[in-house]
Amino acid sequence: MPELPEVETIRLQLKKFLVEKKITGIEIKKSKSFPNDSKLVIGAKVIDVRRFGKVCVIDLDNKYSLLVHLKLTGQLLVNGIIGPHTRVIINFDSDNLIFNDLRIFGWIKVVKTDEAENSGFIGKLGPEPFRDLTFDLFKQALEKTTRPIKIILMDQEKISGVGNIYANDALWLAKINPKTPANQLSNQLTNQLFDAILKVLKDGIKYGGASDQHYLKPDGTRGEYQKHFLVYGRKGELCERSTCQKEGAKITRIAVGGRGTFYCPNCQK
DNA sequence: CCCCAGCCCTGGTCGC
DNA sequence: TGCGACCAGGGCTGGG
Repeated sequence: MPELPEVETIRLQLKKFLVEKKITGIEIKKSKSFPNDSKLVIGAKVIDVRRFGKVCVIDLDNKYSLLVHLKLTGQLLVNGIIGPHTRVIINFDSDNLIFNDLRIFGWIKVVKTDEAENSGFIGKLGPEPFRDLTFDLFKQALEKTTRPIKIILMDQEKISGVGNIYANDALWLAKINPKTPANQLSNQLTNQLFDAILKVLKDGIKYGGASDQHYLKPDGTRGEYQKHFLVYGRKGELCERSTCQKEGAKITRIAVGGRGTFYCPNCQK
């Protein structure tokens, strides 16, 4: 599922492939995937590609932008192959951009560029890691609530861009139990968690995202972060910490807030 | 305001 | 072999 590292990887490739390219036509196969009037952007040229949390913003030279949210199963492929899950095809002079989305949760919306940052939930997003998330802001987000820390990490209004994969891995790295009430974390653990979030997101970007299930980069290649998962998706495997290995401690899967949660009960107390 | 349950979707998996 | 039930989950909505 595309989270900050995946969407950032997509952004960098789209910027390379699409800037200066002109939209010549849009074919909408599912209106739910592209609910606005495509005429608003036909003939416009791409000038920039930005990212807010998990949303990709493609800015055009006619004061409009395309917002893309891939949700769980969305893919943006440059010159990809049209398949059974292709929902939208954006044609450029000599290339096309294919939006595949098996579960039809994702969308592409047309907004005015100067309203993009405030449109819909982008305006409600919390501080962005690597941009404006500071330790003090992070601490403030945690101290107001007794909800489980994992829920808070994934709450886009608290911190933007962190989803299930990176929340699980960050909590393991910081040795924190996912169910710990957010306001009960000590200053030291809060510090460890802050560093851990930045570390796993950075690794995610370094490996081009996690191609665990559907995610592909726009050039059609797979990311590599799934080969470096710390706990995510590793139910039943031995925890990587040497002390846990000696004791045979295994990664467990539980539900927190209804979401699949992976952790080591031995080192994440 | 805060929080939670239910909803949207479809392919894969499991039990009978 | 086939069929139905169930599950995955980001963000939205409605209710307490």
